[in-house]
Amino acid sequence: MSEEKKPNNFIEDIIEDDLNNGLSKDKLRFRFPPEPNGYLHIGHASAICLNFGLGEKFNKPVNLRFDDTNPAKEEAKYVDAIKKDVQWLGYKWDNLCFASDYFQELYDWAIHLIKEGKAYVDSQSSEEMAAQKGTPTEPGVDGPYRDRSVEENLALFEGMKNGDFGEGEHILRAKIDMKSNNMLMRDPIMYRVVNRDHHRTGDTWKIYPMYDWTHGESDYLEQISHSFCTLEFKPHRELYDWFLDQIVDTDKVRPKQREFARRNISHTVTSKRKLQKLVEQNIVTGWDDPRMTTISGLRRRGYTAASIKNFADSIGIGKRDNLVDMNHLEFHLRDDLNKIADRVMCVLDPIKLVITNYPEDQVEILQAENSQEDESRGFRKVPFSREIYIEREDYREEANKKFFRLKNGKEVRLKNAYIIKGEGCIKDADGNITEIHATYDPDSRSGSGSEASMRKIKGTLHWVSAAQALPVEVRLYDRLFTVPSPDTDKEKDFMEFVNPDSLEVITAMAEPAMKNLSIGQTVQFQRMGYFCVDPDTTDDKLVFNRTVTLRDTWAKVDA
RNA sequence: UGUCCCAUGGUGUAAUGGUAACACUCCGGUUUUUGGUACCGUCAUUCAAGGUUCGAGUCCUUGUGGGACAACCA
Repeated sequence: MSEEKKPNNFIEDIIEDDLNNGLSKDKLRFRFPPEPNGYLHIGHASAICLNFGLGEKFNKPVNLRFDDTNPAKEEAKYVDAIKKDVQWLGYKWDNLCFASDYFQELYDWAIHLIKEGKAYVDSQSSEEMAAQKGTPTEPGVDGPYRDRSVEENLALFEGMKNGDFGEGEHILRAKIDMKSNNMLMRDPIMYRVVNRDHHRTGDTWKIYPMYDWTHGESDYLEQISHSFCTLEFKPHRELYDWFLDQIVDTDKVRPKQREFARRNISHTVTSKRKLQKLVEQNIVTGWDDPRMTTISGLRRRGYTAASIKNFADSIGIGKRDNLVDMNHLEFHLRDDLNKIADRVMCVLDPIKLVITNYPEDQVEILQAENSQEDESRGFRKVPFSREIYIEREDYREEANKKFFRLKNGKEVRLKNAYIIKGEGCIKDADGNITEIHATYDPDSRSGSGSEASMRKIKGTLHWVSAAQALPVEVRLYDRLFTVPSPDTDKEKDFMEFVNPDSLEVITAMAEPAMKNLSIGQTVQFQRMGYFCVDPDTTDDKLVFNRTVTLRDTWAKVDA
């Protein structure tokens, strides 16, 4: 066995460089820092796999930290949902942390900055401050409160903390450089007054720290060695470092922020705000609608954690803009499901087929394997009789030789059963086929070992015995958007690209053994795709989600 | 009329100055009681122009194209 070494990505290069430059390996520590203001999506999954993957690669701890500094948007239910999603992906965090745990420390450090003359209370309106801030191409100017005395700043900040002021009256700003090329360095806001209860600290605090003031200091408090975030935070790095400079102790690990490109997946949106709009406008039934690319939606759809991890791993990590084709994700999904899903028969678009030379009241119990490749997965019993259902599209009165399925005068094999020959069909007044007639070769039973059963027949169909068929609801999903990149159009809003046919609900005919499936279980409907049992299932009705179709080369030939 | 980031097949990544590699997709083929799976094969001289070098996808310069930055959001 040759030990094929997977090449490093640039993130791993950064870490190994640091290790080579004197960072002790036992100081390595990472974190995944979501804001609990919504559900995690496939984009977060990439970040989770990156950070926790690093933890696994270097065998070092990873914290799950909630960046909960804005009580106006955050809720405890999101904390629970995020924890569930991370666990479902198969990762274990070292410490469960909250930025809100550091409010006191952050406050004390802010006092320190005020005393150093590096922070001040500004009492202007946000409009006035915005006007002074300049633009990316024009420098800002100093505001009138910039040179308040330390005593006055201390008193005002204390008042803010005590709830003496309303929202918007005063804020605390870092005193850096209003002329900096970097807008974020133009005296960024550190604290604002928010009169809202926090999901963890209740009404203890009237002031809340901003992201920039919180993030690096939280990394430092947790002694995170490497703090990875997406590219749009690149301009924040200078501020991250400036804030760290104010408080860092040289004996401790100084966290390093580095940025990677977020992953964009075709035919979907990966933005909490946009996903929320789909929920609000009832385009989908909720955050866990199987069409949603939230982790909870993918889970309900039947995606496996392994498929998501393998996907994240295979697309790697980079710094350039990207649009990863959904095919990549579906490849890894099929790859995993192919290994773990038992095979069954279910007819999605049933039409009755009568085997005219089969005894009227006879029912045979046939054996069907659960896996073509792996006999150890066992067998199940499938009833066979004179009247069965097959897929409507599997029969044509006449067809060219590329059509391997049932046609008049030609033979096909019924999976795990007999070889039949098309004899004709019955049509209604409009010419629609209502019933197909066929004859069977009694010596051709699958597994009988007879010469007839061994015959090479090009086509094999799945089927279900009509009398024993189990009607089930099947939800067929298609892409949520009709274009690969719905949210990059300059003129049109992404909502204009919503696919109106992303859901089709049908009643299908399943083999009776399927009534024993449990919620969440995935099976392969042979020749049709992978399907999982939805939680909407009741004692009376089984509900399936189509997780993904099989690859279908016939669809291309036929088109 | 600023600062910063990015540029390798249709897609995503690799090549760490020395033969452009891997996966997906597409197309073609072999096997198959799933038109599935598995297996095999075809598909790029690296945005452009200069420069450094024995040698450049990689380093330098200048273009070109794309992106980020002006929330009391994260």
